[in-house]
Parts: sequence; C-alpha cells; structure tokens
Amino acid sequence: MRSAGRVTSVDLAQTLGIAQSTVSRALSNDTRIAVKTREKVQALAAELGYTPNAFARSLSTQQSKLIGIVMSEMTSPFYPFVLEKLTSQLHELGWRVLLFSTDSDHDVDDLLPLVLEYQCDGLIIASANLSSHMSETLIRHGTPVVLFNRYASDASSSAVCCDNRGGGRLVADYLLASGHTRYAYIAGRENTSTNRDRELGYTARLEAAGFAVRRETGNFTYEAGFAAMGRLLSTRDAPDAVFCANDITAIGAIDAARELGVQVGHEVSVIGFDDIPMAAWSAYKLTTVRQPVAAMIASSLEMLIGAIEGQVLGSNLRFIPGSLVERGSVRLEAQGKGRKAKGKANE
Amino acid sequence: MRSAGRVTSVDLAQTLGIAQSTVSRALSNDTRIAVKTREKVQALAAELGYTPNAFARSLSTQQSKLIGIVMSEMTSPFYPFVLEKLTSQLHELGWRVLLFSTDSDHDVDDLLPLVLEYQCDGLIIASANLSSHMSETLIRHGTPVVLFNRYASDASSSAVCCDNRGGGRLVADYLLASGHTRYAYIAGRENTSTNRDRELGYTARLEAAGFAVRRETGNFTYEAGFAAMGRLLSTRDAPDAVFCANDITAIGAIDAARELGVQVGHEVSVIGFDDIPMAAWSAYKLTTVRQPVAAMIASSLEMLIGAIEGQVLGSNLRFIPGSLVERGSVRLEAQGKGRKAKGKANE
DNA sequence: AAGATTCGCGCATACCTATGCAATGCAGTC
DNA sequence: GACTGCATTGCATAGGTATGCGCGAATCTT
Repeated sequence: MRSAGRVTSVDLAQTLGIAQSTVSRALSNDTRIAVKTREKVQALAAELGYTPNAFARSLSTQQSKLIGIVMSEMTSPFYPFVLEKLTSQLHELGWRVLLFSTDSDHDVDDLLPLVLEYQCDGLIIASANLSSHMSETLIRHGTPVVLFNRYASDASSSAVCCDNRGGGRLVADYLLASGHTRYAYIAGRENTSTNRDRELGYTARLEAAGFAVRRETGNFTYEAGFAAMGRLLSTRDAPDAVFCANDITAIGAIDAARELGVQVGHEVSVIGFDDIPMAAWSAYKLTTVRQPVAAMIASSLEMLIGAIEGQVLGSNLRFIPGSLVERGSVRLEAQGKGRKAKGKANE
Repeated sequence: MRSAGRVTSVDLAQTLGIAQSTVSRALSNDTRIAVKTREKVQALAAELGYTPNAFARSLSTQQSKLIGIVMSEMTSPFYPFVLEKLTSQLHELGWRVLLFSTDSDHDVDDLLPLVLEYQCDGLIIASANLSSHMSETLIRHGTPVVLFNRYASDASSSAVCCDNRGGGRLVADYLLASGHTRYAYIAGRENTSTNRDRELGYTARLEAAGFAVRRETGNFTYEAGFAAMGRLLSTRDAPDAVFCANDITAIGAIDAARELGVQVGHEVSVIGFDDIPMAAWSAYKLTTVRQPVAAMIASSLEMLIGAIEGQVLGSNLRFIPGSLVERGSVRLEAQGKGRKAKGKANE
C-alpha cells in the first residue's frame, strides 16, 4: 500500500515501453541515450513525481552519500554554528548528514554500530572522543574519519583543530605586554585536547617569563566560570589577569566579577577563547581568541572528502591559527600595579 | 575492494554452511531457530564484526527507521537545545536522524526531494515553513510530518506549539497587574506564527484593558532587539513595559537600555519569551515565558511515531501552555507613574 | 552494395536483507 | 511400523537502482 504511492524507475520504463536501464541512464544524463528519449523520460519523471530510492542506489553503487556527524556539547554556543555550517556546506557538495549526539564524557563507541549500519561514507566527530579501538574498526571498514577540534593521542585518525596552544601563547603574550602580574587560568573539561593545549600554551609562556599561574577547574560552562571567578576574587592577592578556557566560561567569570563589584577591564582582565557572538555584546566586550571556524570547516571537509574519493586514508593533523580580537575586557596600560618593564620586554 | 572489508550475512552463512535466511533469523532472535545455531551465528557475527546493512534492510522492510529533521535558526540559542533533545530521544527509541538545515526565510521545498530520496519514515520541521503544495506531496507519499513551534495556516499538517498566544496574554496580565502604562512590543520575524501569536495575545489583552501598544520590528536576534530598544527609548514618552518576541531580543534590548543609562527593572520593564539559559544569568535576570520544551518534544514524538506506526495521518494541532518565570527585569510595584488601580483590577 | 563502425537500447545481474512457504528430520502415538 | 505433528532449516523471491556486456539498427566507408 505504501509502495503503491511510490513511483519507481520500473514504472517509468513500463509506461514508456522501454527498459529500466534506459530510464536510469536517461535520468543521469548518460550521453549514450538519445536526446529525444532522455527528454521523454525526464518529462514523465517530473510529471509523475518520480523520486529515486537512495537506498537502492546506494546498494548498487556502494556509496551512501551520507556523512555522519557526531557532536557533543551541542547546546554550548560555539558548536551550533559549526553544525550549521557543516551541514549546509555538505548539502551543497551533494552529501546528506546523519546526526548523532552524545555527551562529551564518554567515547562515541556505542554510536559506531549505527554509523556503520547506515554505511556512512565518512564521519566527522566534533568535540568528542574516539577510542583507538574504534578508530581501528573504522579503518578496517574503510570509513574515513576526521576529528574536529580534538585529536587522538595516538594519531590514529585525522583531525583539524584550532591551534589552541598557539592561541594560549597569544593570550599570554598579550597579557604580558600590557603589564599584568598575577595570572590565573580557568580550565575546561579535563579530558579534552582543547583545554589541555590552551592551558599549555598559556602557562608555558608565562612560566618562561617568570610568572606562576593559578589554576581553577571548570568545564566550559557559564556556571563553572562564574563559580571559579568567585573563588579567585575572594582570596587575598587576587589575579589581575584571567584566561578562560572558552568564551562562555569567560562570560560567567565576568558576571561573577561584576557581582562582586570588581571592574572587568580595569581591576581584572579577562580573556576568552572562541569568539562567539556574545563576546561582542556591549555588555561584555570580551577580548578573545577567534577560532577560524570557516577555515577549519573547509579544511575538515577537504580532508574528509579527499579521503573518501581518493581513498587516501593516511592520518593527518592540521592546526589552524586563531587570532586575537581585542575588545574591552583587558586593561591595556599598566597602571602602576605590576612590573611594567618586564611585561613589555617580553613582547 | 571496499566490499571485501564488509562482512555480509551471506558470508556468515557460507562460513557456517547454513542458509542466509537462517542467519537473518538467528540475529533477530527468531524463536524458530534452535538455540544452539542461534548462538553459533551470533558468536561468529561478533567475531567477524558483522554489521547489518541498513539500506538492504530498509529496502526489504519498507521502513528506513530514519527521521528527517529540518531546522532553521540553528544558531539561535533556543533551538540547539531542541535539536539535542530530539536526537537523543529519537536514538533511544531506535530511530536515526537525518539533518537538514535551511534559512528560515524561504520554505523547505527544495529540501524535500532529498528527504524523499532517503525514504524518511517521518519528518520534523522546526522553525521553518512548509508550503501547502509540499505538504500535499508528503501526504501522497505517506510521510507523516509534524511542525515544531510553527503551524500551517491551512492546517494541512500536524503541529506542536507552545501556546504562544496564551503566553502573550500571561505577559500582558503580569505587566498590567504591576501597573505599567506605556506598552511596547518588539517583534520577531513577520512570517512566523510564533511572532504573530505572541503579539496577538499580548496586544489583544492590553487593548481590551484600554492601552495602546507601540510596535517595533525585529527578527528574533540580539542586534534587532538592541536597535529596537534604542529607538523606543530615544523618543519622548518612552515605554515603561517592553515585551520582546524572544529572549535573545530581550537581552539585546536590555543591553541597549543600559547603554543609554536606563535602568531595567525600574525605569523600564522587559519581558522575553523562551527561557533560554542566558535569561537566568545574573547580568540579565530576565523575566520571561518558559517554553515547555520537554513536553513539546514528547508530544511531537508521540504524534509523529503514532502516525508512522498507526498510519493515522489526520492532522492535529497541539498547543502546550508556557509559564511565566519571574526574575528581576520587571518593576513590580507601581511607582506612582501609572494608573495603579486599573492595573491591579485587571489581574 | 557489402562490410565496418557507431549509436541507442535491452538483458541480466549485483547489491544485501527479510520473509512466505516448502521441505527435512525426528520424536511420539496407536 | 506407519502416521501425525512439531521443531528446524532451506529455497526462492521481493525490494529498486546501476552497470557490464551484447545485440540490433542505423550510419558511414570504400
């Protein structure tokens, strides 16, 4: 009954008194088919509202034209943007998107069977981890993967990341140059390479310049930033420069500072990471490191599709540099509080 | 070569010297298969990493187990939350999600062929429009649809919405009760039922109480709210109560007010709609109408899956009431500015 | 005009799973 | 011992598309 409504290529063929194969070729603009028949077929197809069955096609061609996207933290402000760009670009390139979501806490292992059942031609994993066991399974199945903004420690799968470590260094240099002296870092989730690298770049640079870095735990959320900043400011010798693992944490931190009557951009400087739209709001004017999202997405797709079409499965890591965007949340001139000379010298 | 890696049910059958049909039945725990063979098959399947081909299965069963989700405004803060909940719930229920994104400006018509090619068993359209022509096509194909937070004027497809009109009334009553006198509305995108209904409920109630409502255009974004509030406050006789089409607009409005030195919650009251996480931030403390997201999603899935399984295709509209959550952005006691008595009386 | 070439199309099959129906083997019954 | 009945398994086919290969007809060649 259901299939009664569905028009198939066989139906078209029978109506026109030709072979199904001719219909198939006519619809794919095969040059071997005479222009006249081709037009006849296409006209009838349009008239009857024929829609090819992607499943049957995939079975035949061994290509699903499906890309799986696994995403966690979908509700944090950065990733929806990524997801939208990814899907719209994939659509333009003729691919469809099978969406999976997971909590970032554990690996995506349990989702993998589903991805494989649906014969995804490729897989993009954003802000989630892939166990090395699974990555082997994928390689065995010949399904290319690229990790987005995360990379596997064993380098078993390709990945595209913002140069998080470089970003951390950028922040350190900027804060040093403007004469800050008491540094802190509010972390993101601990098991993420993003958090690790941002911290590493920041801290290494500062320690090389002779400064210690106080560390507060966090998890990439507003609430965590709010709480951490509260802790930082409630101590004697509170920091005058706070780098946050991402923007939303930074915004939480700013709100906490305000609540305590501490002026952001004067008494304490705050820097974030991502450059989400909110960072530009007049309420925050957050100085931050902009992730080169467009370039990262382009790069991911290029790598993924290259791997699918060329079957070059070699793993490949790419780090794309971010850029510092200056707004109002950092005190620029040293105000006699810190060792100005040292800060400047380090630039 | 690709298929060399793929293990099929035929492979299993040959290895075990049994028929493919037996394998199929063994893996689906068919009771007719002897326990011993069943175990043998399942063991081998696990060993070889057999993954059933969902396409072949769908071809055979005429069920794709795929739900298409069409979403626009993915980057506005409300919808990622919806998307995440939808996909995770669908996964739990055994469905997969095919994701399509579109800009909310035009209909989803161009995406429809893709949805049909992939034989989606059902379709959820969030914050986007479906032309009546397309809705007919879907009915003809027997594909159930439910619109999320939008409904078609011709009632040709099912829909689940927040009771936006009721929400607008809630806001009006609340503002009247607290003695406001100069009302304004900052609109969302004009072609949306959400915007229309929120405005209608609000305005109708206020006009019934004898108040006029000043209207500013908007489009559900921060920037639009910011600009609109700027316009409102730059006039003589500026409003003391502003209802915004959604939270993000309201937050833009609040920032604009602050920029102009106007105290929100005292000189001007602002109310939003949605109750996104940001609304609770200490920087905003936005009083707003909470959308019953969980209930809306549950209801959508219930309707959709009911339609898929029962083939009851009747169109069905469901409106779920929201609730006012009080925070700090509304002045509560009349401050001698307005006709307090009248406001109170209307509660 | 007969053979060589090209053009247009059809036949048959692969892709993989699910399932109705037939068949087999075996135990139990009278 | 023959027959009924049940428990297991196999056979065959559907589902819709793409494509290698072959065939007939039309065009061209000389």
